[in-house]
Amino acid sequence: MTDPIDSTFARLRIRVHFGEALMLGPGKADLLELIGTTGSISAAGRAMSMSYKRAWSLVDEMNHAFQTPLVESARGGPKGGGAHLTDTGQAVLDHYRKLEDITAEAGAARIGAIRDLLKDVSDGK
Amino acid sequence: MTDPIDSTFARLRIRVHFGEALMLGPGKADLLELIGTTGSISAAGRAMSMSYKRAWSLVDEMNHAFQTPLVESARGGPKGGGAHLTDTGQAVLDHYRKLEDITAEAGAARIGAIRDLLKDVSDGK
DNA sequence: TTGCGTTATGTTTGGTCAGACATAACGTTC
DNA sequence: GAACGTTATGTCTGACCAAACATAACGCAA
Repeated sequence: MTDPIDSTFARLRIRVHFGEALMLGPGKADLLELIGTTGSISAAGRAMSMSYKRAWSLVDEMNHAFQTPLVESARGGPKGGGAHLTDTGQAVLDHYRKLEDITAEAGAARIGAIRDLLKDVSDGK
Repeated sequence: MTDPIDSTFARLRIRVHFGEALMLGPGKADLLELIGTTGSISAAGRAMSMSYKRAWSLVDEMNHAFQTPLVESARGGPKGGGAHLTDTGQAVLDHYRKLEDITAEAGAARIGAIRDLLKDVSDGK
């Protein structure tokens, strides 16, 4: 809403394809992060308005693609269960976030160059 | 080209969101490139097994988003018509390809770090 | 031992987006 | 002026993927 025109306007989204094994993008990264903060797959899913089923399937996909699971989960218990990031999970998330930062910085000039060729969007509003 | 082993395995795909105005990704870039080489929207579409309708709509979207059209087209004529990249179109394509190179290089280490955590897929070969 | 909120998994329904199909206009060449 | 291959545009259909719905297991707390 109250964003300045430039900074949030051009946004680079990245997705890494590891052959057929896995593709890692913003969705899985956000999910991992939310599982870390909420301690629950379902809570993470709700936070990004994603169905539990889909959230779980993404977690399952990631867990099977890596040597070590990224998310450990437990059923039952006082709060019914829960999930948390493993060290590997945290490492993958950190790497991905850094990757976002690095690529955004490296590409800023080229993105700006393309942006300058676009129609001016800030005039009407 | 003469990339080390992992480069073909882990592939970084980028997509730039310019607010609501436009998003520019591999599909549109490839389409631009093929229009440049084939001189035809329909031929470019066929080359990437994309329907003419879709190819045209992507071109139309890009043409409207930029100050200057990226693709100029003509109907009729000896070969029925055709299309070609404008200077702006070539510039945008060049910027995008460079962006791909720059981000891939900048992110190589982090991508490699994630890749190393994946299950070993290269054992078969 | 009942209740709770979660993980875990199958089945069905539905909305959306892309492709298929149809048609027209166009302008040079023969 | 007939033919051709392309641009340009509308409509319709279908396949796919995600959400919705349903159900079970689990383990601690009270």
